[in-house]
Amino acid sequence: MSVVAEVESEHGGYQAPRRLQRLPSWLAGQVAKKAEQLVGEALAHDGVRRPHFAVLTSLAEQGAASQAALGRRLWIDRSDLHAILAELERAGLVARVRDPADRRRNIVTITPVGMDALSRLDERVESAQRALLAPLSGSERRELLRLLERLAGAGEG
Amino acid sequence: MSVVAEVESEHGGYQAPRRLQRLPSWLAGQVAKKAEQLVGEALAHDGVRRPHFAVLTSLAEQGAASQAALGRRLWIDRSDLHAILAELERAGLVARVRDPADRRRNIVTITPVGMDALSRLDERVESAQRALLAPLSGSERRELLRLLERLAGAGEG
DNA sequence: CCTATTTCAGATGGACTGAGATAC
DNA sequence: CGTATCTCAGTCAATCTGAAATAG
Repeated sequence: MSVVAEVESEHGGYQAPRRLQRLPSWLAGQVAKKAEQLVGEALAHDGVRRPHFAVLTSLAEQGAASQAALGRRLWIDRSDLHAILAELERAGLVARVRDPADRRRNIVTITPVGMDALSRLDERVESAQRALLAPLSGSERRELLRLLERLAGAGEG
Repeated sequence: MSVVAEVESEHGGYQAPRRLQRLPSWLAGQVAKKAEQLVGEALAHDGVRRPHFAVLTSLAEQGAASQAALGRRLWIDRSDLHAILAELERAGLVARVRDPADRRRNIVTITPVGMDALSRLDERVESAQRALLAPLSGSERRELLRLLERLAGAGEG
């Protein structure tokens, strides 16, 4: 049997190299992947994905908008947004009507049913955040949030 | 003209809803995306992508391994790893030889040329880390690293 | 016989591009 | 005429699945 394989079979856990594990970029990716999975599972219970949640959140907090404006607010591609809105509309969570003042535009609004769904989703997402941050104390969570906001906010208008 | 559009055109910057911007999962995703871009650009100067860098790092730090073992160390799919190694081998950065003790296996080693390339890549990646963490002080960087390690490490064997 | 490894071919969902139709 | 919006078709890299060939 091979020497290479033997060394590895002696301990069950396969570990990424320490050089990688200490890279901030790598760690950020790991945490983001974990977060994505937790939030994804939370939203999947109601049959939506993250872009759908982002759209509902934006409509509830920032008000109605045209599709193009929504896409710019959330950095969602016009083409992807089209598919997302079609799904949300089919489920009755948003409504699209031609803007009478500019008939190129669809004005997208969140429906009462959409508001109800959003409050359920909000709870699920909040619970996913708690699961993600479970290893940290309250003050550590606040500190992490502060640092991440600084990094995420840098380099933008 | 539409009321909806008019409000938005008054200020140039389109902003995601605050509810999203305060979600730890969302912030982690933003930071990870920024990190991915910075590291991706750094590696692209030498014509490699992140999985190639991970493979070279693992071989240098953890020694030679079969393809299957490499895949388990780095959580890279067997099929994707095959393509990555073919590219690295074509560039002369790694070598693959049949394990005489277990002829199902390819033992992958990093070549001297690969070691040279890795040290260049290491510098570029390190510079990308500095760019990512630029908004933070030294103690803040250490604190962020500590918190991310805690979150990334939780829930693993 | 059953399992492990490497390899290949193809499926799948996400991010993006180009272009047409309509409207300003 | 040029530009903006919505829509559709299709590309592209990344991720993953299934299965064949070989070896243990």
